[in-house]
Amino acid sequence: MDQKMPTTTKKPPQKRLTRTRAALCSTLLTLLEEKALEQITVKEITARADIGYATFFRHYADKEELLHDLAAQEIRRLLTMTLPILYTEDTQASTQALCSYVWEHRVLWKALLTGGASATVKEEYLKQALDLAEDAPKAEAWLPAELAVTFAVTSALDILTWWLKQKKPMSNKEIAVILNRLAIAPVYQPQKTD
Amino acid sequence: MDQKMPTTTKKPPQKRLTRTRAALCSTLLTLLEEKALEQITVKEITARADIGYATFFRHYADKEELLHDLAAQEIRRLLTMTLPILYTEDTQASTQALCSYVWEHRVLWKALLTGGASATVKEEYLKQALDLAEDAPKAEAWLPAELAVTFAVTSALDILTWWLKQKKPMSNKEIAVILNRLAIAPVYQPQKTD
DNA sequence: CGTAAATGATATGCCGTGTATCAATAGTGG
DNA sequence: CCACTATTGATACACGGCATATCATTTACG
Repeated sequence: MDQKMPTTTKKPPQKRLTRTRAALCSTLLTLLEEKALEQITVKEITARADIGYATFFRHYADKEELLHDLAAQEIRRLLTMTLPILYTEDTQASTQALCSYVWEHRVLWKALLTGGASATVKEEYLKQALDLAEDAPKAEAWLPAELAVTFAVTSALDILTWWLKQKKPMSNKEIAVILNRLAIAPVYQPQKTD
Repeated sequence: MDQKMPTTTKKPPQKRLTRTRAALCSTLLTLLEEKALEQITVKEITARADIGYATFFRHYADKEELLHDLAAQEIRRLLTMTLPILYTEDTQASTQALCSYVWEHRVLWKALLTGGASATVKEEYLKQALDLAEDAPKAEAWLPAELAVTFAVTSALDILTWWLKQKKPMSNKEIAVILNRLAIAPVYQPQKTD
């Protein structure tokens, strides 16, 4: 039962492993600012990251897995921050917080949303959002709950995408007002024009 | 100077050429219902279409070109029909017409929007829409014109996508009301809640 | 029928993927 | 500082899809 510990306790060092993975993620992020994932070769990634070609596959089965690893955690982080929108009545404040966060991490999110991974990122984002919002309290009678989430999430992402694409982006306060008015309030705030 | 007409006027028959192209388009459409474009091989397309492999490249440079040829005309058609939204004040009627048209061609548009080409189709759709809407009269002061179009188009497409994905879709009248209320009216109709 | 366009079939070179192997390096524990 | 092992680098390899070229065959039109 303890064939794994002949004499000394062997603990796998994880320093280098982590460093290589970080390098791969970082490099992919850079490349995604230029072109789509399909046009990026593993050879290209490893070359820029100064890492052996074969080493790539010791960490990830393919490009897609690397992208997923890179995006999933960032999505989860942003989504967790967006979650309060479902439970508060002051959606404007939550939306403002969302835009501030995106603006602070605009390099990352510009790459994720406007780059070659946008389709995958948006798809994964919606998927996670639908999971989290499954037991949300708010829903309007005239609007199926699932469609409400789908609309709010995809619209919000599209507005953010447009925002980050601009050469001279407006302030995060300005975009937050628009985002809340177009994508959030119509779904998650009682309408006075019924 | 007239080497092109030795004796008899040679007019290229186009029957077979058109037929082959139609077969390729149709086959691609079928395959797109199952999987993404990247996972579809030219070999697969030509095999199902009962067409020689090399023949494919006599018509299209690659898969992407075939998809573009297939999607562009359909997009133009639907977009032309959507255009009145920009000029009428009764957006509900135009939206209703849009949903009716999509419902009539739901097989085609389900493949285009929910299948493996969705990203390309949506991107192309937005591109064409931005061109057409460039000299549109309507714009709200608080909302940049380009963002208005981007939001309306992408939101509408996302709502339509959700609609077509449902196993038991609601009627086109129902979805038209929602679509107009969420994506069109907030942008192209005077807001009474200002 | 005869002619030219269009196709089918096949061979070929190229490139990216993913695996396997083995020598070299780096980090850990003693 | 010395082992010892995880991790890496480099290379070779098989596999498959892409795209082109070639030539015989078929189709369509006059």
